[in-house]
Amino acid sequence: MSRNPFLQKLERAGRLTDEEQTALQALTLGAHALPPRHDLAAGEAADRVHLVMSGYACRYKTLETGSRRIVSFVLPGDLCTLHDAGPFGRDLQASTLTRCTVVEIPRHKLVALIASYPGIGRALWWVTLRELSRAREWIVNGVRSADKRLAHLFCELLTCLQVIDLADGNGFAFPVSQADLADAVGISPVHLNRVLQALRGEGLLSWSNQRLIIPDVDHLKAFAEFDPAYLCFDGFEHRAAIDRVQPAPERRVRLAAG
Amino acid sequence: MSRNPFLQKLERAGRLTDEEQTALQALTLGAHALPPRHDLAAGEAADRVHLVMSGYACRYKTLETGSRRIVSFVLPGDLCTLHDAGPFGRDLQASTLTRCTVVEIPRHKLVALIASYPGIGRALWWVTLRELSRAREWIVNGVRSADKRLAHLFCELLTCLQVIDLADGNGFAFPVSQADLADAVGISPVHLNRVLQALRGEGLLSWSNQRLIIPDVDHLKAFAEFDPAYLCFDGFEHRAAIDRVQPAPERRVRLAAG
DNA sequence: CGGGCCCTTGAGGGACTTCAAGCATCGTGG
DNA sequence: CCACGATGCTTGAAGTCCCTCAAGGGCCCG
Repeated sequence: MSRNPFLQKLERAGRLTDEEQTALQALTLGAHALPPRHDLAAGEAADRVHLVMSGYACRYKTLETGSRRIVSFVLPGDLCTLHDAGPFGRDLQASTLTRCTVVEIPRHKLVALIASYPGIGRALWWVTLRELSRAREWIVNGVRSADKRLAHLFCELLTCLQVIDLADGNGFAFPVSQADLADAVGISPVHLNRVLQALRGEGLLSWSNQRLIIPDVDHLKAFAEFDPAYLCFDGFEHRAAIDRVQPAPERRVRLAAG
Repeated sequence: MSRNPFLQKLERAGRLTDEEQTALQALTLGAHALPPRHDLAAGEAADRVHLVMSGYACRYKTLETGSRRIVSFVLPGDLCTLHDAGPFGRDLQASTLTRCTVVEIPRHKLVALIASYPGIGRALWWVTLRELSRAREWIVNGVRSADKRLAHLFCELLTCLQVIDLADGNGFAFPVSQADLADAVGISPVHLNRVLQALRGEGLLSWSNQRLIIPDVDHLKAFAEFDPAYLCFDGFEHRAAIDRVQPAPERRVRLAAG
């Protein structure tokens, strides 16, 4: 694979020194494969953070009815059970959806890195903000009709996967079952199937051989009312923003003396 | 004698030194009143952060259909347009729902505090994590039936308001219109009204004179499938959690869900 | 060949929406 | 003082979206 997806994303979240990059790179060694439907046990292994290097995983919650709601996908380069374990997301679970390769990082290692390298802490904080923004977009998505909701989700996936070179201009590998996808969209598997066929019928997408293809991306984005602004991947603006939030570590800001 | 809600919440997010508390307290001066439906303009005033000291506000997004989806409430003590402005949430808007008192804090002031006091940065980061956790719970809530969804939202509000002493054991002031509430629940105003009547009919709550009363909180929580774990307000556990981020030998384990 | 797993299709029902109208409350101005 | 519009709550009725239940079929693997 081209570059390390973990580093690729973190670099988008803030400048990293060579030293920081080396330290992060060292974390990504020792990946092992996990089968589909394998639990990334949040409660059980709270001393370890999971870094997904390939494959699709998800965070989800199980309702009393037994049904499952996926609240976010975990893509290559994403950390899982960092804050999800611990105090936050005690109620959240996580598991693989497809075959994944995962690195289990001892929590204390990551904590040490955050403490030692300001750029790493800043970048991880940024990642958290991006997840918040994405979660809110999912809330908004919840009031759209099922077809737009599904289309929106595909647009989001396409954009996020392009950032880590796992999608080309109009498609990506997507070996996820319809049932799992339905849990992510928040509709029944039966209805997901029908919506899928409608979108296929409109020529908005095709999905076969575990590969999703979007013939006309702009068309689908327009249909889904998709604006990638909330993903904060685009361009240079994030640099200015980081500077605004946290000035460079060298310059220590003096508090207004009067 | 009620304390400053901003400090009250931040203290739950992490220990603050006296110096840090004093610095934060200084931020909260100069609140001015805003009428209902007043825009907390994110794009326009990106150089200022809004701190709501009283009243209800919200973050929302307007869809192409013209309908509005509220993605989170902004309660007293909450910051708004901190990350919402800037790169994240360019697409998000914010406005007051009721009459509010708001402090407009120059962004650079807050940035300076974060840079100078580690405890403040840590606490604000914690706040972000709590919002992420809450956003995900809203996603989950989206698949529940409308009556449970509404009940769940009231449970959340009750719990959050209790933390800042704005709710007693079973009720709180809630001068929000049904139309606004519908946008937060994600259903039509008409259906919200009917659901509300159903809940009233069941004796699960009453709502008059802009005051919401929940006669049997445990009953409503059970009905709504509400587990406050995701809010991370409860008790001492947050200390253990913070210690975990800064590693500590002893860990607390949550034994029973209430 | 049999048993999973997944996708597909049909049919009926329930949840929620939209449109539309009828009231109540309240501040404002005649 | 009452008329008045504005705003918000309530109710009815028709229709749509989506759900559940149920069954059939393709494919892989033992």
